[in-house]
Amino acid sequence: MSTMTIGKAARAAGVGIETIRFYERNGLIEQPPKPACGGFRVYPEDTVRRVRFIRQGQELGFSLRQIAELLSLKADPATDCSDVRRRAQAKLEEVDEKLARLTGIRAALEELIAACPGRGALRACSIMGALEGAEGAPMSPRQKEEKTL
Amino acid sequence: MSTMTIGKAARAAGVGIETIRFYERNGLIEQPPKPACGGFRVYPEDTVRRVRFIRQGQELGFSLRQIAELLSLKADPATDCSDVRRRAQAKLEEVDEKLARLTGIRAALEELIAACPGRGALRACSIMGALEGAEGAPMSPRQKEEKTL
DNA sequence: CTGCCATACGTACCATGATACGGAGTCAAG
DNA sequence: CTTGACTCCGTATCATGGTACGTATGGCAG
Repeated sequence: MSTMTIGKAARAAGVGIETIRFYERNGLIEQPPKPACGGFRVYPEDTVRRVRFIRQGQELGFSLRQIAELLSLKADPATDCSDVRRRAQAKLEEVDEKLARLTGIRAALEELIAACPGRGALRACSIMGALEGAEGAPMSPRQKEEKTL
Repeated sequence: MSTMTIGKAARAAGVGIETIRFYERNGLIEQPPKPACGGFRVYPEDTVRRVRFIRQGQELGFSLRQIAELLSLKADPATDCSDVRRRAQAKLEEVDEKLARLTGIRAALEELIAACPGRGALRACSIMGALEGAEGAPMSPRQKEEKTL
């Protein structure tokens, strides 16, 4: 078992070196101390586990910030399972909202495509027409929420 | 119906002034020439229509870059309705892909939540177990952590 | 004429999740 | 001892869609 330098840790976790460093900079993983007598930092197995935790969380749609919260919950002996469950449930609701919005978009697109003649002059195109005219709710300057997930 | 300055155009289109300028910088709308004898730029009605076009496109999930393409199609007399339709169809497929991914995430979250006892010690939490990376094996024996993030 | 608000413009900054680069130091094999 | 691979560190860049700030000037009401 050779000493685990950053490159090996990265390969073990299936990410790039820069990704490890990025997580360190952002407090998601701890940077091991630099050996007193100069040399390379040695990464514990835990780092690899932690990185995998992060990637798993991303797979479930958690942002890095939310994953950081989960990680600090994990580190806190007072954390109850219900804390984690609450977060998963909140995320589920978030996902449901996104699904609803996307479904709406899908329906609108499908409707437009169905109505479009599919050939001929642009002025007859119902898709362009929809983009031109239909004034929806004015959508105040500050209203946002999309995020590709 | 006085001269339309940027602020009025922005209000008419339902966006902020900075948003108009942002669209100008990015070539989505054209910046009107500055009056010869000093003064404020005057925005034509078309700017307002164009901004609304952009917002409608965003509502349908098009990125600004894609909307810019739609706008230049619109400006090109050789554009056929089928060009537009093809893009809408591609976007529909994109939306379907996102829906599929989100649906998968949803299912995974729901499954985790169902399996989670909902209270008790963290080490028994199946959600944390899943994040740990034990993809087939929930419930990893034990792990110890401290370190406050 | 004097405020005051609006405009013009350039630049910097926000969040998100990385990726890339350059120069110096370190380590291990040959 | 040299070479090549790897590490360290700071900084810059990417894409996305804006928001904010500072300074100078324009235009209009009082």
